Amino acid sequence: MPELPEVETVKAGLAPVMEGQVITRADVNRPDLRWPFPEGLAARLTGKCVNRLRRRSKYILADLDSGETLLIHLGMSGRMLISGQMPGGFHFDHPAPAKHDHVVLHMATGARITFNDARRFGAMDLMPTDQQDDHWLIRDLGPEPLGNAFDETYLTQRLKGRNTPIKSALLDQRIVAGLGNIYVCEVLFRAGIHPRRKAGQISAKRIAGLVPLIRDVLAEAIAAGGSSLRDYRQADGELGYFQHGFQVYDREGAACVTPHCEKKITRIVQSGRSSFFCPQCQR
DNA sequence: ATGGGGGCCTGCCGGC
DNA sequence: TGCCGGCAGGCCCCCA
Repeated sequence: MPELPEVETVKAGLAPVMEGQVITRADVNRPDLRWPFPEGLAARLTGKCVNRLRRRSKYILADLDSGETLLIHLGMSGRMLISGQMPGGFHFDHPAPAKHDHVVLHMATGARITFNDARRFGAMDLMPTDQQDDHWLIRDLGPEPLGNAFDETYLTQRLKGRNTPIKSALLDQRIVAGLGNIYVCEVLFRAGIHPRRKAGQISAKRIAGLVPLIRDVLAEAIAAGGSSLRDYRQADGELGYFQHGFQVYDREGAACVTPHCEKKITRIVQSGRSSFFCPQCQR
């Protein structure tokens, strides 16, 4: 599920339930997800107020009034399920304790946030808020694609001379942070660039053209997710979404959406991951 | 340094 | 119906 737009949507859904609220209890049901949880995770969350929720790349960051920041990563299958009493007075019955409910945060308001992650590729960690840029998962991330630091000059510079396929380059979080397989496929379709094309071999003009396309695709996806946030349940990241708008992703064998293009969407495997593209429109 | 592949886990889906 | 292989939106690590 989670690339940048999904994480942004989840963060937006969590904000009204968590921001400014105290965590009265944390149930930590196993010692680890992808990596061991930090020492004393439950105790370090208990009684702390969540000052602010933020997003960096695909990470959700919760600044606590203890001076620590909780880092949450959803991995491939992680979901944040909200239940219990909502600030607005709504109430969602607690779903039956489900398999893979690894961490439950109980808020003073009566709301509960459950981190559920079947594949356990997700992560949680704690770090001093004032040293978050040094955290090993954050440290090497490239610029936010929707931020000012990500522009034509930057991307051209970073891709110059690179022998790697453009698909791999855009998935490289050190170059730009937050894109995943789906949105890279969509971006390359809009840009008319073949996913196997070597990054350093693409003209500066076409590279520059990628920047606004990346922004557009992400912004549209966020808008689609955000607009679906009619209630808090959708903070679990399951509903809404851009998926109806995919032009190539998961459309192998389907007709290319380009008017008058007769080709079908093709799937290839690059670095063990599926790339979907139109062999006619993308060169 | 750079690029490619393996591995981590579980669940689901399609084919037989 | 059951079994099996293939596949999944991420990320780190190792090797050439």
